[in-house]
Amino acid sequence: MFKKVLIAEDMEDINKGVHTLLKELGILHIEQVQYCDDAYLKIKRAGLDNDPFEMIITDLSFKADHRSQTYPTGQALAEKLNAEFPELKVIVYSVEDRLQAVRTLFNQHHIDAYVCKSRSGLKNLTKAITEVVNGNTFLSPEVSNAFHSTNELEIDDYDISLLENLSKGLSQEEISALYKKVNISPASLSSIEKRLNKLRIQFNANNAIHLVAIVKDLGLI
Amino acid sequence: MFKKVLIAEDMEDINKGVHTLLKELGILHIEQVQYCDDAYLKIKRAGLDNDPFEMIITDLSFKADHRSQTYPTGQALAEKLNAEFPELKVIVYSVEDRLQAVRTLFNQHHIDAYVCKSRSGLKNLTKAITEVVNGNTFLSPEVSNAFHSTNELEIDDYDISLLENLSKGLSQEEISALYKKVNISPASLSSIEKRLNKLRIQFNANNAIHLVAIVKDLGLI
DNA sequence: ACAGTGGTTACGGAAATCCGTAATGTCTTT
DNA sequence: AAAGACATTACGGATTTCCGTAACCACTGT
Repeated sequence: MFKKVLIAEDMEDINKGVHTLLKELGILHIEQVQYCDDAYLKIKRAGLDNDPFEMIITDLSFKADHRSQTYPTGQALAEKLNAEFPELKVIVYSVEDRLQAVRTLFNQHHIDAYVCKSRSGLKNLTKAITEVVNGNTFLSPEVSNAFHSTNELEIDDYDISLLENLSKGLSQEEISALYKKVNISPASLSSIEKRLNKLRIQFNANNAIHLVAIVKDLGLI
Repeated sequence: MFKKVLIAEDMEDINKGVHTLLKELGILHIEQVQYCDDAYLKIKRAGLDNDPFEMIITDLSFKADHRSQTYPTGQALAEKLNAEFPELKVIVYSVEDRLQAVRTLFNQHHIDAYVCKSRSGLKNLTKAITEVVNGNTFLSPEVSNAFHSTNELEIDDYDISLLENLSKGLSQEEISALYKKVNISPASLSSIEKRLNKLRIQFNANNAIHLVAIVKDLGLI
């Protein structure tokens, strides 16, 4: 089990709940912060002191208040931590269940676990911690279909960009021209058509209108 | 002419351009901010000091940065200002040309003018100011059809049904066939096309995809 | 080196859309 | 009954999307 863990969570009650859980798991040194910026500073400091944190459990959304923050969200924090402290284990503990966000966190920012706050949130969090201790990753069942669900739902940023531009009213040809101008790689009309066709199949959409309606409902864009 | 005016605009160059224009119009006391929150604070302060601003010229979209904001957009700011300082004149100066947004600003938040940033943006802004000085309202020609066009903002159940079927992936021909079967009156493909065209114009949509995206955002479907 | 794989691009035809014009129908007004 | 206003429908052509096929290129591996 880990010895030194940090909790970043703005809601005091939840913060306290997680703290209790960690104590029950036998973690000796637990610190808590209510701002992402404070989390970063504490981790930085601990690194300089040669007594680094082994793991952080962080929320995604922190309500904004008077204090302006360099890292306003857990996502921003995760990105920074992955770049600067790649060995630090990161567990995200959030109500968010947007699959694309989860995918980005795993693929881009290499977090180790994603746990949804829900009825059985703490139970899943326990599972997540034991998995991460053993060097594995963990994904809450609520969002498990973000990856190994039925289909290989590989929706990357390019796809999102495509869908966003479509929903903004650009024709496929206009998107092609735009991508050529700003040097986004598959830029040909043909490639865009092909990619959209793939997305239509993945989302069971009859046509582009249907596709955009679906992904808007899913919150992907 | 007004004596004391505030400019809220995050792009420094534009901010400066508007400032110059106001000086040319003979406005003596001009202040500038790059965040909506600062605008609110300045207006609040001036009110408490019994030297209130007479007018604010504000953008709609402010790019987000590290500073967390209570009023992230000009829309949020306008709403607050209308509630707290109803006598303050508000001119919105934005690239946005979404008619529904303009309508909301006028009807809900009672702004005094809406000017589109465009080739002739500053010219229209001048007009807007003189109109507002005289107690009138002003609307950029680009969005003038938000109101005193036919102003047939009559979106009826038929329109909604059309948009819903579109978003469910039916082609216009399929919708036509469906309406013929269940005896919904304008059922011909031609009528459906015409109606959708009217909706596209009303919502400033480039195509059907764009239209569905817009009305989904508006919560119409 | 050579086949195999996967990603990008090109092309062409069918289908659907976009958009203007015009014909038909329906209802009201006089 | 005639005329006018307005909604519905019909039609034609330009554009766009949809979809299959295929060429081209980079990269991989026994």
